Amino acid sequence: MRLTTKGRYAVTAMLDLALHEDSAAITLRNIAENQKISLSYLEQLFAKLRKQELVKGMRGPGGGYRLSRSADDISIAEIISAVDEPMQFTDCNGEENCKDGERCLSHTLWVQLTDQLENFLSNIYLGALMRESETALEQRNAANQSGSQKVNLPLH
Amino acid sequence: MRLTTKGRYAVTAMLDLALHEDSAAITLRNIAENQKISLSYLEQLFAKLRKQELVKGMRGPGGGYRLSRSADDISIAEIISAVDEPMQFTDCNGEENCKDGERCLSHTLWVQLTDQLENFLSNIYLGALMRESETALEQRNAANQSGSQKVNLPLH
DNA sequence: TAAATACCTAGTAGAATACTGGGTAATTGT
DNA sequence: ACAATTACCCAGTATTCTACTAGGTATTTA
Repeated sequence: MRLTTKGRYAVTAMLDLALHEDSAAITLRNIAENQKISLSYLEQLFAKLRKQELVKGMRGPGGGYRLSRSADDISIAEIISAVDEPMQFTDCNGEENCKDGERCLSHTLWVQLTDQLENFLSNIYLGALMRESETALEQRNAANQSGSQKVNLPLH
Repeated sequence: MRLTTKGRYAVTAMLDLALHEDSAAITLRNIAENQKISLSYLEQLFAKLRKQELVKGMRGPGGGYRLSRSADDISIAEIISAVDEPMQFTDCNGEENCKDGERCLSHTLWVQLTDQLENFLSNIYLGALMRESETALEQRNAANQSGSQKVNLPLH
């Protein structure tokens, strides 16, 4: 699991589609203008989204892109992992430096952590994100004033 | 908030320090060998961690690095944002393409999402991560079999 | 004084990001 | 049938970021 601006482009574009779920298809030209990003680059991102069957395209005038599933059935994690390659991991198992197991341990901890992150993002769906939006701004201000609550690790 | 291999190096290195919180200081040379990463690159990462006062270095023989606070008081989010630059955001406020507010909205939604991610990682501490490690592997296997529970958005 | 460490700076190879500039294929309206 | 509009495709490239190389200086210990 990785998170770069590439993932942001993809998620923001998907949100754009989700916001028009009932109306007409959205052209990449529109999204490109909105996000101020090159059309051809967007096409490349959408090729990956298409390959993962997250969107479907329709050609010709009036064509464009639609979500291939309901926004309630597409998670943020799916979108991000469709366009961002997973992180490289130089595995240490069976190497000479792993004397006391420390390195293996801290690597294991990292894997745990990203599992949790992945789980977190796998349970946030485009649809839910949209529906929360109306009251979002006021809520955010309130949250910033009251401080954030502590989230426990769900490991035991 | 961004998440690249750079952040992984930093978190894994910090975990290495945390695992030795009571014993001697850890040299960068050690960490570099463990993680199979160049010493000088690690130094550059640690320059940033030092600037954020997450670690403190001690020179001379027997020197090395220590956490500057308790592992229970250092969050993963702090570490990652110390080394990874924040994502670039081309703000759309007051531009001509923002006709119907859609773009602003999907950008706003993205900001919300990353706020949540940031909040999530801000509440996972090095110390907690370490302490969970003993039973982690068995627990993970169990969790994968039983499936993951749905996490609700904490917005209302 | 010598060794070991942190700490600093400039440059660079390679990878990833993001773009340019061409195409072709399918669909629609005239 | 034809022109316009879109998706879809591909090769190349500029730019940025990652990770490294190769030097150095400052501080501390024995």
